[in-house]
Amino acid sequence: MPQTTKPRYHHGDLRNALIAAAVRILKDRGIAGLSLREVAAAAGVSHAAPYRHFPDKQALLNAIAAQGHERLRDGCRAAQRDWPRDPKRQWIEAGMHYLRFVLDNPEVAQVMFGGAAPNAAPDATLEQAIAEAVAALADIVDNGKSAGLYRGRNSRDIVLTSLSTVHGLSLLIGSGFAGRRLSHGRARALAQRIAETLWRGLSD
Amino acid sequence: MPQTTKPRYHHGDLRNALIAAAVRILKDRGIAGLSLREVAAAAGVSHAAPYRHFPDKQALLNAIAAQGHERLRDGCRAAQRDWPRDPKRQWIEAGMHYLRFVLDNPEVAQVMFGGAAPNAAPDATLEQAIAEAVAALADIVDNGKSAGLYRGRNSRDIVLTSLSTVHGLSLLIGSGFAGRRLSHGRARALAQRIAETLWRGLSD
DNA sequence: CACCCGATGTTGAAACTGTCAACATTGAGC
DNA sequence: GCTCAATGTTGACAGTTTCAACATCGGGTG
Repeated sequence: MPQTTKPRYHHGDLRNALIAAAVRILKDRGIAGLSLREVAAAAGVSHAAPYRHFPDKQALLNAIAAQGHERLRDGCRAAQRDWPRDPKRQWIEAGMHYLRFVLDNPEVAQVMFGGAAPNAAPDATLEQAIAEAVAALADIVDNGKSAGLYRGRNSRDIVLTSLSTVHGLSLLIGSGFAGRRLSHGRARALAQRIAETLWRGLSD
Repeated sequence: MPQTTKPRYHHGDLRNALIAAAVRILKDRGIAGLSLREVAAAAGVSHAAPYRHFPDKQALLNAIAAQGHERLRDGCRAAQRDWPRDPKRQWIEAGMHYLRFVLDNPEVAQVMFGGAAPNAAPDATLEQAIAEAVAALADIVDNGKSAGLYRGRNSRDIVLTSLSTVHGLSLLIGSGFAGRRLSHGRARALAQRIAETLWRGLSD
């Protein structure tokens, strides 16, 4: 029986393989220990091969970040699909998905949020991914407004208020600020209580 | 007239000089462009001198982060001092200080929040600085509870809710997520509206 | 007062990293 | 069947963190 995968000179889907390898390394070596050379090795190619797919290391990190934002966007859309007649529940579940994602993928979250240098060169696909995630949340808020909730309040303010709170809570917990490592369950319970408090404030 | 400062073999206060130099470089080259060698050069010492004061590069970054948290703590204390009889105002102003700090020092904020790897080795003095900042906010909340505000709510929850919101809002704005660079003034106005909304939620 | 030793700073080097230029190999379309 | 653009490789350069071995100083001890 011949070998199952004979090594080809051209990988076939190296770009995605590199992203996947990078995420894998990220998860157990942390962002400080992530080198392009190791990523290349993990994907089974030579140390400079990544440069055929990414202009530099930051571009690979941006791709990872974009993928993360897509998942946040999908979380919003799923919440909208799963509770079609309950805008409050959509709002809650979207936030819960956000929290879960950050807690399950703290290193990816770090690349998504901490990684972005304040004056980093803009990356078109990353910015679009971010815009789509925000738009998905805005949709949920608009559902609520159509249903008569949040009365007398600017939609954009509602989006930013909601986003600030989940974002802050997730990062706080995810980076261990909120008192040495909450359990997953306690974090969710805390998030529920905070959500109810904020909801009351948003409901006039 | 002899030279004003003759070069001494021993610097005298190199540790603080290194921190100051690092912050200066951080502010115009960004975190990616911050190398220990350049910090050392900026402080006028040889490339390995920093290792007599910091076990590694991360330790220097931790020192910068700790300094940042001290300033957040001081902001809370100042708010408490400046409006001794108005716990709501203390709460608002502490948050505004937080926002201002992050907007004025985005690179330092990045070191404080984005920099901390999820499983980084714990640094005692950094952790204490964080704890003190959180405690200062907790004091303000306790003032409010003594005055009969926030009735029927867990103090810790109030702290975390407040902190989540400022933290999230500051990082969102500071990293340009909230729609391409709000002006300083608009950011403050937005923060005011969000604070009022959250306050309503917290006031039963 | 002289000395001496621990703290502080320097030099030099090892190992690793991002990035580029020059070259090799391939497969898809004419 | 050929060619050429896309993709991968090799080798090198400059810059990084970090360490070990050495140099220099200043404050406490005899």
